[in-house]
Amino acid sequence: MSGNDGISDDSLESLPHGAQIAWGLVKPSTRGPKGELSVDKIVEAAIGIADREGLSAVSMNRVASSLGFTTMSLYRYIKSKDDLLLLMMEAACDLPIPEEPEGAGWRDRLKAYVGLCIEVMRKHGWFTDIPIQGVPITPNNLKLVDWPLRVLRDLPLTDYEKMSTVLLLSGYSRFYGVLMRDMDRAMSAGADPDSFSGEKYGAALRLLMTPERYPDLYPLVERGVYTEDDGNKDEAQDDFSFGLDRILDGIEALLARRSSGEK
Amino acid sequence: MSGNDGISDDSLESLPHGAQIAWGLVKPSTRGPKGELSVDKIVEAAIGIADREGLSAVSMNRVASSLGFTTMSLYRYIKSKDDLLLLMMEAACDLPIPEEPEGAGWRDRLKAYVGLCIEVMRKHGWFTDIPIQGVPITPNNLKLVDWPLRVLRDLPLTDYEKMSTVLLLSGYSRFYGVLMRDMDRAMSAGADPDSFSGEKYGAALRLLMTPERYPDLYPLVERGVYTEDDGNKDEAQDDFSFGLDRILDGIEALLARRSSGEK
DNA sequence: CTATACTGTATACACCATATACAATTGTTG
DNA sequence: CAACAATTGTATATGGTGTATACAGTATAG
Repeated sequence: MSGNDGISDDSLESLPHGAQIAWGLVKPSTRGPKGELSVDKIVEAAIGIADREGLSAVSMNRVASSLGFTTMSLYRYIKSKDDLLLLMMEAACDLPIPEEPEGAGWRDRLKAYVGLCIEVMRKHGWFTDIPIQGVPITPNNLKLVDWPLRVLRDLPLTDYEKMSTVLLLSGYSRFYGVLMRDMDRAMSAGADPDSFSGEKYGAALRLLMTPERYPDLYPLVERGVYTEDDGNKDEAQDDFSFGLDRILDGIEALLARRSSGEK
Repeated sequence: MSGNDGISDDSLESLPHGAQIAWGLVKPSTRGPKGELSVDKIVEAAIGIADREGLSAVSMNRVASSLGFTTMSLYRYIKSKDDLLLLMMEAACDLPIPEEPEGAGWRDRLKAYVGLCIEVMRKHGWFTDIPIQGVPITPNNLKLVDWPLRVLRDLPLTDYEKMSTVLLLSGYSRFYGVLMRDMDRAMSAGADPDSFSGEKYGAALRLLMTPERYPDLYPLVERGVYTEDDGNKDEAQDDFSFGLDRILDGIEALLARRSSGEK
């Protein structure tokens, strides 16, 4: 564990060790051999493996040996695998938050926010495989909360409403990231040797679903809307815009009501 | 494996074994000893453990021995743990879908839908811990897609838009379920012996966050909005309504635009 | 120089999902 | 009825996981 934690306040100790590292609270010590490894190298290696082979390929053993070290060496830098996962997310959130084009309206700026979140998940398919443990508590992650709040700053919303809005948007991003991940996986599974079609279960569902039991879903499945036979990613892109536009419309409607004095 | 799968079509074989069970495609065989165990008992036991001790406590060994059998006996009924998880979700989705009060408007009916989804997750804290593998393919789960589609039936939306809307709403439910789960866990962690306060990281964050780096988040944290010091669940309930109301407002705005001929 | 604190390693443990082989049990078929 | 075949529950074994612990080597502080 590189160095005595240079922590003054007790409450800082309560943070997960990974978060302490991310905040730079763990200062390196002078004594002893200087480590050949480092938290950064470990996290980088882990992300590389996850990018290439998925999160399930990330084991302490795998990460360590990819760096030419033994499994247990990692524990000199990181307290647990959970901490490693936390740091992987934090690293993936190290984004260049764009300077605000002050001319742009809040709608486009929020769209840019969601777009960037989704891009993170597209780049790192493993991102949504890491279960959320709670509210963001690491620096880069918190920047991704601060940013949309900045967009909302001058809108007539209460603190809680602003927070809820950010939550709604980031939740939507994550949700959409999960969708994209699933589609990607279904597609690469479809590219597997003996798989004949892009759609996996569409045919089976068409056999099983009856119009009596599923009166309203049945027609959509019949028309291939549900299973996306075409493997048409553009449609998915439309889905993305559709949902986000609804959310933004909803916010806009509230603002309109507010400024017209109603409610 | 209870019985020769009585499956006619090949495409049905491609379904995960858990889904085949859920659809009743696996018929019991006559030969051999009749099993003392059953898929239902196994799933019920697994759910019981997950309800009481969380999903991580659900291991094949744990489930089996809670029923008085050996680990491997489960594999006579279920092909893999993934199948068990699938069946757990499917069982949790076995809900009484309310008869439609035809008088109610689509807004309230969609609200009821989201409310029921959320209730499932409140009842089963483990629900959101099971990673989504793709689109729903089991009977009860599909009923939870059919239902909201029924609400949307007569609204002027395309197939894809309806599907997107349902996706948006169920995504929101799930997202909110995750939030609730996190809050519950933070709260029960706060109830732990040496933990002094209900909020876990609020104090630490107040120390770490500077107004320079987080100009717009900082004030909210300062006012306790971010970490919900009060442990006030009512506020969260408001968050819930707030986000959902925005989504519904957004749909309503689209419908209004549609029926006014615009766009 | 000595004590101390750190590094990387080797070993060990408990747990996990699951493949396989086997004895016991039952229904079907000759 | 007897022989067969299918199915059940079990015991055992394999290769994986995260991580606790003890240890030898090394660099710095006093």
